[in-house]
Amino acid sequence: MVRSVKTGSCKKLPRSFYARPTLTVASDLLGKYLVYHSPHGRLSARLVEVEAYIGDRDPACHAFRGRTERNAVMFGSPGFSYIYFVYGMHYCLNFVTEEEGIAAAVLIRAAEPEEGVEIMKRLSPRSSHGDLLTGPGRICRAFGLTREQNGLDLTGDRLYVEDRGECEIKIVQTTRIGIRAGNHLPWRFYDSGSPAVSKPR
DNA sequence: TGAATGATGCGCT
DNA sequence: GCGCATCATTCAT
Repeated sequence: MVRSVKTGSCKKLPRSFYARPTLTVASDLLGKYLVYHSPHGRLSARLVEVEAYIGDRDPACHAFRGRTERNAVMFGSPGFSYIYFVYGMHYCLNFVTEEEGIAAAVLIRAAEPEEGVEIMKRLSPRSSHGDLLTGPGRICRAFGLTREQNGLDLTGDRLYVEDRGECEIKIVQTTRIGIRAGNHLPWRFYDSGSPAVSKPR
């Protein structure tokens, strides 16, 4: 009998993964690996902190007040990237969830660098080694993600999430960070074993 | 056409 | 811990 090896279980998450309730997708993303084939080389990181934003129920969601040119991607098919610009200097990476027509997404807040660490350091020279991917803005900078990568298909070959098999993590659910409206909703999930999660503001 | 605002990070104190 | 940098997007004149 042949046993498959752990490393053989690297598989790209299919669109059906994203086409589920946003809170489920958010918590399931923890411990998975974000992979980006950047122009500089292959980058990857283990996801340890995410937040859910759900259009019709959530005043903090960009799509709460209806569809605009900027947030259009969130209303489309699940399994696409939604990247937007904030505060005049930062980009944030989201994954679109739920079926087409329902505006919702998961914000990627923190991760632990895996492959391509030297490239990440080069792209964000001001970050110390341990803080390369701690914060939504830092992730985009270290990965070289800008609005040009908005609307990428996460089932394509450039940007996607990998399941690398079993891993034991302790998931904690709390309220979200850095927003005013809807800040009582416990829609933030993180891996309590990771030093990379955001500290209380 | 203009002004307010924000899902942040950084440097300075 | 506080305040600023900095600009796309949005909504109101």
